[in-house]
Amino acid sequence: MTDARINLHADFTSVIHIALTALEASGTLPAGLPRSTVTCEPPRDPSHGDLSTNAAMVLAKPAGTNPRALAALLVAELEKEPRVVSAEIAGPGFINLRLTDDAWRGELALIAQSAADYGRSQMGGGKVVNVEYVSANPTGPMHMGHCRGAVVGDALADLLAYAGHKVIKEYYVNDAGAQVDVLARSVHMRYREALGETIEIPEGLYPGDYLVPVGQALAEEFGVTYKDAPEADWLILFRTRAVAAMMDMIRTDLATLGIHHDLFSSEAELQASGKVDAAEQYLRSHDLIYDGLLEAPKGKTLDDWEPVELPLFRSTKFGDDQDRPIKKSNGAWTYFGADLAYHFQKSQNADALVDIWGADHAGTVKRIKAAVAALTSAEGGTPKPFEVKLVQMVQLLRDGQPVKMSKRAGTFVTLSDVVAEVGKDVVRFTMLTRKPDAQMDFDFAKVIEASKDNPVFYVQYAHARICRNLKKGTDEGFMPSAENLGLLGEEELALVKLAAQFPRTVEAAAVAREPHRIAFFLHDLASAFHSYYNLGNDRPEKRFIVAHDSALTAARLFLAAQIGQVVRNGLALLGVEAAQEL
RNA sequence: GCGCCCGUAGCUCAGCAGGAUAGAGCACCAGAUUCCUAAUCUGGGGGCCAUGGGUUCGAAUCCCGUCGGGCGCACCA
Repeated sequence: MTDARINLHADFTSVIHIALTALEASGTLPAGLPRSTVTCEPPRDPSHGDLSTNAAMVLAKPAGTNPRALAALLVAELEKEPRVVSAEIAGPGFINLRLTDDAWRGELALIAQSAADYGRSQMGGGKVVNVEYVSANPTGPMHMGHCRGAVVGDALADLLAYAGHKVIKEYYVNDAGAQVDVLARSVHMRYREALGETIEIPEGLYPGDYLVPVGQALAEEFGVTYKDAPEADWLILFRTRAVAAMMDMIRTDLATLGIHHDLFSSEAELQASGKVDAAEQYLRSHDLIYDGLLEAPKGKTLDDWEPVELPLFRSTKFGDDQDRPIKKSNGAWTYFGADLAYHFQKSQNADALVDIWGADHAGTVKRIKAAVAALTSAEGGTPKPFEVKLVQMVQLLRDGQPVKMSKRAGTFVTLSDVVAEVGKDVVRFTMLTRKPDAQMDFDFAKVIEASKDNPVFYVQYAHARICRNLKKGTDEGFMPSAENLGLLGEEELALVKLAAQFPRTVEAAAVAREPHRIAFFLHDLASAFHSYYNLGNDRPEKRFIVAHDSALTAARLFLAAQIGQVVRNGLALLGVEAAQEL
């Protein structure tokens, strides 16, 4: 097993910890120095060395000495590590480590041995994380407003799984609110239309053509039965059929992006099962729900506002601005009331919860966090870990002009149109090459025109180049081999050093819940590869295939294969194809 | 009025839970192909990291104020 070494950087962090412990044990340093602030990471400037630690600087004060004196002590310890060639003190007290070339060659062999698992981490310890994302209302096809959260959520879920969690990908189907009644009425119009009536979709209903086939199917199945029937006769039936049709459409749309959820949870079923009542009773028994007067909304003046008594959840106890109603005055559950129970249900089947929401729902974060905290710690203990990750708005532009989207007006840009136009890989990579908590522009004209310049092709091209070279090598009788990795020099090992940061990048990205870091890492790795590759233009001895030197060629092809492996692993994490050729 | 997010090159964005002279792509200028589809590479110009304070050995990064942009502030979903 090589798992103890699977992350070189973590491994050397422990080497530093051991050195500190040795100095404490010998009485050279006072015992009990903190370790948490000690880092071990590659320096920005590679000329400083392979790894750098701030240990001397952050521990000088607690150790009662100065950074450079402490660094000198640590250097003496660190030089005992066989993989360390040199340990030097630099600047205000950095310790820069250089590792032996063999250590890096070993890392290269480790990539080959681990293959698709290189970078996989045990960090998550098998803890179950529920990631809920998309959860778009089932009232129409996916549009570009949903796209970013969908991609980010999916990539995050995969990232967490790769980092050692058990992940549940979940979609919450909001099939219980007023919007699905509107949907049902809209479908009823289409149903009448399918029966030959000339219709005009009234203001307030969904006018989209996508409901036409739903109406036709109902017309075929039920004929004129519900044509002139009162709404009460058909509403539930039509709603059920319409939601099912919308969810089929949404699943199809998501599939074009390579997104597949493990679990679709229905709000209507949740309510019907009595779980919402149970959650209410539970919170009431802990005095976290009471009947009280709802405050008027702040910052707005509503003409028809009247105070009304409703069952309120004490979210102010957990930092919210006001207590929130769980039921409406007509007795129906509010969205929040059902959502509260829904999160309770999720928390019972997972060790941690992550929700991916659009920034337009930011205002409800506090209350739902309050609800989870209340439900999972009402009887003591620590609340279940729960994060809401907000994905900022995507400003859609066409030739620099904002595109306004409205589902009710039927003016929206569908996800499937965009995917059909620029491709899944471009859409995914574009959404993942920026951090989620900043707004972004998505200009169709630019993305479509510039799709050739999209960074995703840059990364894929590196992979394709590697594949073609390996194939060419094979055709000419050269096989990649780890036999003579000693022939790889500084320029080749520089590539290995960069690739070796992949496991560390995976862990950091998982902890920060930032899949975009993988995308940037891949771009850097591809860039280093392309640079190296072009060395061969002027210096034929730097090519992967050096016809007269089969041992060197075998080692170089081995290097190429492993760089390709890391690129493949990274792209797989992002759900982007690693094409063999472009 | 209140809450959350953002402000880094002309443009689009990174900056790894504070670290060593601030990075990439696009655009602009000048160059480079007998392993490989140049979908690539090399070099150049271009920044008071919005702004004012604070914290400390050290701040683009953390804290507070100000300015600017976005989102939200229903028994909606």
